[in-house]
Amino acid sequence: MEDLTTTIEDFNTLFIRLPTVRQLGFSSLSVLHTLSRRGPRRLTALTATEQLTQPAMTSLVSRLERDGLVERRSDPSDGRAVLVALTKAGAELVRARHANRVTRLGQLIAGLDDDQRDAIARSMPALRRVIELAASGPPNVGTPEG
Amino acid sequence: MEDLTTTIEDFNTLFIRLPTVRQLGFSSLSVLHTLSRRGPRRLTALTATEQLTQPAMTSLVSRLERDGLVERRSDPSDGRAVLVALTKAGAELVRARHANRVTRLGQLIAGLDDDQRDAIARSMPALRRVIELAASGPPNVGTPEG
DNA sequence: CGGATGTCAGTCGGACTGATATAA
DNA sequence: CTTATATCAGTCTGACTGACATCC
Repeated sequence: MEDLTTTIEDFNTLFIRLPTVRQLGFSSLSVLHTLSRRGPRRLTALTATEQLTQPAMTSLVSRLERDGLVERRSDPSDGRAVLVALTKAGAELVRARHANRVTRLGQLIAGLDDDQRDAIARSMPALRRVIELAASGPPNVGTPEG
Repeated sequence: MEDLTTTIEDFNTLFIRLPTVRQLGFSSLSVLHTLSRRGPRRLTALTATEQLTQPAMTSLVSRLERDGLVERRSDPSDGRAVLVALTKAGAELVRARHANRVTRLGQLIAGLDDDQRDAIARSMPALRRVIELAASGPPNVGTPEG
């Protein structure tokens, strides 16, 4: 576990900085990513997954709304609630960052030999299983760095 | 590459939030991690790897110094330079976060079957190779999230 | 009414730009 | 003199706590 954790730490360090565009803050990107992966969410729900306070989330969403990346919708089933949803521009931003990662990662993996590429490909199902386990486990999951 | 990138994004999202202790900011943790992995560094060198401005790095290091996590040493070979080094407390903090990840990751991986664990283990050399390739490639490497 | 949801007001840490002292 | 290294001064974004309006 020791070496494995260290290797993953280092890989993480690398991966997180792959995208070149970096005008938005960490939390904003995280919120956009969450909305992209899970669909419209209440402000309170975002507060929980992003580990931010309610007032902080209010102002973060206001900023994203001002920039045209998300929109506030009223929840028909609950007059108190606000549903936050990605706009087209917001979805496009998330997509662009993802595409950027695909390209950069592809370039790096192109430098591996066949066995190494194969080893990485074969580990993906196990990785997905780990993600599942974490999601159904402790309430610690959020979605940073869109 | 598509699915692979998505899976790694999701795993990253999970991994980054594994440690429970979270009193320091992103940049501070990143600097501590860099110092831990690469030893004492000039303020300028840190500025480059962490993608922060010089004044920002000055104040960040001052904060870490105030908290007893790093110390400033003068560089005998260059009167202008300052060498930033981890204190015992700083090294201990990095070690604690690492240990925390080892534990949490171990718990998750314990939920896999033997084949899945094996697949992850076998991908580690390839991952290390990717890290090497990135380090010797474009000047994009930093060290976030200690 | 009591609990949940979201916002407002005020404060503060931590980033940036621009200017500055000192040593190579 | 010019360049590199670090810091100082002033500003601004984005986080927090505490108070509050609104709806279930």
